Amino acid sequence: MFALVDCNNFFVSCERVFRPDLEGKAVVVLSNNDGCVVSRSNESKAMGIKMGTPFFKVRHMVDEGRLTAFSSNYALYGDLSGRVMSILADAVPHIEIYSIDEAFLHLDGIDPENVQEFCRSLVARVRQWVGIPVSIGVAPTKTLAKIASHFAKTHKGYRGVCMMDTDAKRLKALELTPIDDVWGVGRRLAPKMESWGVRSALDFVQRPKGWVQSRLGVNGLRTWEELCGIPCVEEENAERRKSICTSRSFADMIEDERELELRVSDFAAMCAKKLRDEGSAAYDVTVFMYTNRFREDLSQYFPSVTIRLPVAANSTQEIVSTALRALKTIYKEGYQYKKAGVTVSNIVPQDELQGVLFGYDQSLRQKQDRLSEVMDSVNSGSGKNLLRLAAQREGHYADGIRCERRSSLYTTSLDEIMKVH
DNA sequence: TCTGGGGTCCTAGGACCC
DNA sequence: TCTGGGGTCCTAGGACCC
Repeated sequence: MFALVDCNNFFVSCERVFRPDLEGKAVVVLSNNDGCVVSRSNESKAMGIKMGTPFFKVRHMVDEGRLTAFSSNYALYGDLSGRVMSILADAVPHIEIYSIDEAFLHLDGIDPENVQEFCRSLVARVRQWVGIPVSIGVAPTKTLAKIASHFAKTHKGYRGVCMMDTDAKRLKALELTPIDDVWGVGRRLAPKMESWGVRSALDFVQRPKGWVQSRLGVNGLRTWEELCGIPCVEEENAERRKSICTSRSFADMIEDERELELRVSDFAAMCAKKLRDEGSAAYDVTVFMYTNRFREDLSQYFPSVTIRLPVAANSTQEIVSTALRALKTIYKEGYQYKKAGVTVSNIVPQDELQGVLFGYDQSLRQKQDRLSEVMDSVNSGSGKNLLRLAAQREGHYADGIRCERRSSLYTTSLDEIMKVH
């Protein structure tokens, strides 16, 4: 059996840990730039606020005092997530951390008679030790555990834990679950399902295997088998990410090439830092830009280009200079850019590069690596982003990003640094 | 005025090989 | 009239997730 532990309304719950006065009130957390709603309390859901709603459409509720809105505070959420996950990890033989607010627990070795009680105690422990409310769904497959946790979350009677441990419960749950609530059925598939007369998860599992395979391929088949109780969603090998991306929307649109160069070099520097942090290096550097797709009155342009390096790199200088070369090839005047980003991919372990360097200017390489190391060590102390390349912006990439409603960095030492500033 | 960021996997089609 | 067959690898685009 798998247990899916899911933090309820995670970002909102994080804010409430330090603002208990907001318990029972309508609260939302906004995306970067205070752009749109990405987390909602039950009260704000009940007010009809949908996931992804642009903030300007609900701002009047804030002005009227009916709603509290926070800018996102990822340092806080990441920290609290780590605390929740470490409690869970200590309790079971194996845990798969699936996202910032979700984890699958493997329950091997836990007496089946006691699973429900065990999960209830986990819910209580996380609530008491971290202050975050969680729901747990227990089922024979991950897709079913997702469904069970949804029941645990939406029906008070479960007291935080929903067990799907018999076939009768499974079928009942499938009957009550709309097909588009199923993990793996997204916004494209949902209308197709509808057109085939598949409304509930039960409708879906009642279709023959061949029918599913021919229409939906291996992905659909996997979902179908999981819903039938046959586990087939494997653990992702999370040891080394396959791509690393740093991108942001801008508070205002940018047309000037020099200004874009500053932003893109910051994104590239962030990517290089993330690579070094996990001991990786990348062969491919991609730069992309978007104009504002909501401005139908302006001409649109969504360019992207990838440069492959002869040898995988992770130094700030090489990733930044490559990204700037890439930018030069796609930048066109006369467009108002709203977003840009850098992705590094084709990632390999840093230490596999020895020997590949044959024929390369190894001393230049070594100098760059040494400089990146020094930058890391200076920048990791209190002088965040103190050392940077001349191509990078003065200040920090977060400058020029709106976050007017950010809560304090309650749990991280950066709080002190910010005060000094 | 104002619309997020970061990932993964699958598939179809083209290039290339013998 | 008539123009092979089979395989691999790579890439772009699409779909999904949180």
